[in-house]
Amino acid sequence: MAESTAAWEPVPRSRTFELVLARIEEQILAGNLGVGDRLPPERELVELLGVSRAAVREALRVLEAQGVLRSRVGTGPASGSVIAAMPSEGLTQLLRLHMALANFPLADVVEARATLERSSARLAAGRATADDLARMHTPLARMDEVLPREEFNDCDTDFHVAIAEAGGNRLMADMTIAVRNAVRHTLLTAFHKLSDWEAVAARLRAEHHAIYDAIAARDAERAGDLVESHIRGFHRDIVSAVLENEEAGEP
Amino acid sequence: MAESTAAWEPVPRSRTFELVLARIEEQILAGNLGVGDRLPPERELVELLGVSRAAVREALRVLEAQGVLRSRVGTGPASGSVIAAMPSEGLTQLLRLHMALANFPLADVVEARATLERSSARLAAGRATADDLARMHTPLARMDEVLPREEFNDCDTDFHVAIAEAGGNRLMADMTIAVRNAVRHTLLTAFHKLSDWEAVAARLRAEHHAIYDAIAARDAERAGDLVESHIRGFHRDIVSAVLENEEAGEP
DNA sequence: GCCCGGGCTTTGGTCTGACCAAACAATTTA
DNA sequence: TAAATTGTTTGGTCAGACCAAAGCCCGGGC
Repeated sequence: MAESTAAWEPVPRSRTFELVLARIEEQILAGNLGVGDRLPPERELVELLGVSRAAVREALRVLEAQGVLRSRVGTGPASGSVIAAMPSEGLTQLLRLHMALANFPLADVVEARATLERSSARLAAGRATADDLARMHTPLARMDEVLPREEFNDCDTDFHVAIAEAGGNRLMADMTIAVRNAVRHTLLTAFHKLSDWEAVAARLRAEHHAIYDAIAARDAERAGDLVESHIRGFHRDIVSAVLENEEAGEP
Repeated sequence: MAESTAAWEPVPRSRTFELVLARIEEQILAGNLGVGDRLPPERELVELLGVSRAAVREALRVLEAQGVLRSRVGTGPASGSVIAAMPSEGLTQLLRLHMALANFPLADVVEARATLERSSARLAAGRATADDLARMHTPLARMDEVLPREEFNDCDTDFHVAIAEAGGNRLMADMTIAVRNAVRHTLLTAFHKLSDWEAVAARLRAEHHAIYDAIAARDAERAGDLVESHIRGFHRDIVSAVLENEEAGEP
């Protein structure tokens, strides 16, 4: 197995906050800490682990960024560091930056959206409750009105999110939400640059309604196909056309 | 639009480190900071932003956790805080914890894997280079030997990762890697509990070879179907059977 | 002139100890 | 009883110090 001698990164000796992080993760992985549970106060962790408060706080910041933790001052039941479950926030933030760093070309994101949302739509068609359908219908109805483009964009997002959540798969829903949020700004920019906005809006409305109908009719195949072509077609015909002359958006 | 009065979380007044984070993100989103660029030294950021070093460091920790930053001590060209691009590390870590928190039931993860990897396989079949195929074949060949289960599991991961990367879509590849890594421990546990390990290994080998052949033959449909049924079947027949009597794994 | 070694500088990593402010609880007061 | 006050807990912030790793630079020796 004599691999090339390169790529022998020196073992980065663990920093203190990483050790703290490891201890807390242990507790989570072992099941000793679940959603809703509270961590000991920072000052107490300092004693327990024998490190400085700064180290503890850096570890907590990381967990918070991952959507695993939520910190509040004060004394009440909602105070302190509480284990939470907000994966989509963390995911969204992470994807946003990496997309800005051009690690993820728009084409890749479109592909990912198409894949994830196609699957979500199929799941949704199979198991959406009346309640789920209502949640999908609300933004749909609002988009039928004349709206500012920003609001239209938000409703568009809400509609797709509702589908993902109706699928009943939190992981896929969260990834869908994160990816959709990550392109939110890009889409909004595209919306604002369109010359005949109303025509585009009309097309989107029609496609959304068709998707909704397919899901309501429990036609998984059709729902999946419609969503996929909706996403691909939209980006191909509209976004790329609008953005083709630019590199970076406005600063 | 008179929504219910609840859910009016008080705006959490931004904490200092969040402001620092925002400033750095601005630079990234505006394109002033790209991969490879260096941030000013911590002490300099302290002056520039007028905050304490602790606040700066907490912000940097967050970026580091997201795989956007890499910090090293010293003076050389690789020292300081450098913008990096390691999305899969951050994603993996994030998913790992949230899976442990049971936010993501195993069934959801399986569904996500099936969806993502099916799509990756189709992409790979369409564009895999000879080099990509070689990277897929290496772990495949190693799995044909008699290996410790842990190593077998690693090769299994490598094989699936190679497919994802051959697809040429970094976002989907990173999500695939993260999800696969997140279940690494679960799978390993299952492997160790199997009674007739060799039979299972044989089955996995055969399925892997079939997938490889389909991709090499550029048969996207077949590759996608095989991967999907490989993942679903494996979990249905093996993992769930092994884990059915348990709640939490060993601590 | 070239190489090598020791010291200097830069930079992140860590700790200490202090004070602030929010949120709530307990107590006193009208 | 109800309102106002005080106190306690807890995270948020800061200042300042010291450590250790990694290069860089300069001088001495070959």
